[in-house]
Amino acid sequence: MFDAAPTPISRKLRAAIEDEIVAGALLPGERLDETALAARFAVSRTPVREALNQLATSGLVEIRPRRGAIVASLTPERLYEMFEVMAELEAMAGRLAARRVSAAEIEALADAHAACGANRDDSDRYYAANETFHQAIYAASGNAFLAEQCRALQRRLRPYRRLQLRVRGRLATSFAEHEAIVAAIRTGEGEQVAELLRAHIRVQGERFSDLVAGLARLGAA
Amino acid sequence: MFDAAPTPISRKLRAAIEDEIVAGALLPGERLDETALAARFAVSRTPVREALNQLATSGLVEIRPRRGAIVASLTPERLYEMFEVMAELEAMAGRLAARRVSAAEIEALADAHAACGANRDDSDRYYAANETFHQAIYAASGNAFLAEQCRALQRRLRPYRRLQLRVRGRLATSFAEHEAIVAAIRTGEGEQVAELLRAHIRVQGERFSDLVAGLARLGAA
DNA sequence: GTCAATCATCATGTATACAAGATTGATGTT
DNA sequence: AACATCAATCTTGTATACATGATGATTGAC
Repeated sequence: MFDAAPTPISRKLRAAIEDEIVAGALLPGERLDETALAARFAVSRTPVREALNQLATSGLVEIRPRRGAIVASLTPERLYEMFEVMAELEAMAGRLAARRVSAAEIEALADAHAACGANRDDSDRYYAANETFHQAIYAASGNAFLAEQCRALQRRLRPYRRLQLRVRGRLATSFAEHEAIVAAIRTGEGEQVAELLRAHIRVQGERFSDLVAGLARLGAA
Repeated sequence: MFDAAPTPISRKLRAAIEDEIVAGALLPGERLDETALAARFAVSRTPVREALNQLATSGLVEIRPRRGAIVASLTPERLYEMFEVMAELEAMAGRLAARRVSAAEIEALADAHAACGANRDDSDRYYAANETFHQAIYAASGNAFLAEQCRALQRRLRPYRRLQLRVRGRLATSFAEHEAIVAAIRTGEGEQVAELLRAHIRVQGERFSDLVAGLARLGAA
C-alpha cells in the first residue's frame, strides 16, 4: 500500500552488484562483463548497463569508454584522502549530535553501543554493530543530507575496512573510544565529541592506507 | 594524443543536461521527457536514459519508477542542510590549505582573488570568479577527494545561489571576506581560515533557504 | 626466433522493437 | 452537475538487433 515497489530490474541489479563489491565478492580491478552479468541475472544487457552506470557515478565502478567496466580500485593516497574527509564529516555529525540529540536518539545510540559490547569477541558481528553505532550518530546530527553523505562514504570504504577487521586489540580500543564518545554526546560537549570522532576515524585511515599500500604491490592492475 | 575522447554520446548528454539544470534553463520540478530529449538532441532514447540515470545518482534529477524523471527540487530544509555540510567541507579545505598550500597555489589563489576584485561591479562575472577562487582553495587543500566533493556540492548548489546573486552589498562583503581568508591562509592560521570560511558559506545558506522557503509557496509541486 | 602488422572475433555503444504500467479523457451513473 | 469507472494513448522499462571500436591471434617479414 505504501510503496508498490515496482522496483525496476536495474535498481535491484545495482543493489546486488553494489553488495557484491562492498562485501568483497567482486575485487577491485575485476572486470564487469555486461553480457556475463546479464546472463548471470537472467536479464538483458540494458538494465545491467543502467546499473553499472549508476555505480560508476557513485564511484564504485570505473567505466572506461569502449573498454568496459571494472570494480574501482583506490590508490593508497586516495584512500587516505577519503578517510580524512570521513573523519571530518563524522566529527561534524558528532558535534551537531551533541547539540541536537533527542532523548530517543541517545537511547538508540546507547543501545547500539551496548550491541558493540555484546559482540566484542566476534569481529564480524562487532563490525556490523559498529556501523549501526555510527549511523546512530549520523541520525542524531539532525542533518539528513550529512547522514546520507556519511553513510555513502562508510559504504564505499567498507571493503577496505574489512581487510583489517582482526587487527589485534583494535576491538577493545574501538569500544573504549565509543564509550568516551557517547559520554561526551550525553554531556553536550560538541567540540570534544568532534575531536574524539576525528581521531577515532583517522587512526583507521592511516592503518588502512598502510595496509593497502602493501597490498597494492601484489594486485597492481 | 592524451584522451582520444571517444566520449560516448551519453556522456555528452549528461554534461549538456546537467549544464541546463545548473544554469537554470531547466527548473526544479520540470519534467524530463526521454522521447523529447532524444528528439531534441537527435539521438535515441538509450543514451538519454543513461544520462538521466547518472544525473539521478548524483542527485540532480529524481527518477520515479514508471513515472518519469524530473529535475530534483530541494526543500528549504534540505538546502539548509547542504549548505551546512558545504560550509564544513570548505572549512576543512581551508584549514588544510593553510598547512599545505604551495607557492604556486597561493599565487593562483591571489590571482583568483584579484579576478573577483576586477569584477566587483558585474555580479555574473563576479560569480564565475568566485567559483574559481573557491576551487583554488579546494586544490590547495592537497586532498583531491575533498576537492571533488566540494566541487560537486558547489555545482549542485549553483542554481540556488544564482537566485540571489544580486543581493545588495553582498559582493563587497564577499570580497572583503575573501581578503581575510587569503591573508589567513598566507600566515598559515588554519583554524582562523576554517572559521572564516564556515561563516562565509553559512551566511549564504541561511539566506538561500529563507529565499527558497519563500519561493516554495509559489511553485509548490 | 622474434617482432610487427593485419584480420577475425568479441565487447561495448546506440538504435529500434516490444511489453506493461500510468495518465488522461470520455462516458455513464448517482 | 459531480464523481467514479473504464478505455485509449502515451511513456517508461526491457529486450533484441545492429554498428563500431578494441582485443588478441595468426601470419608474414626480418
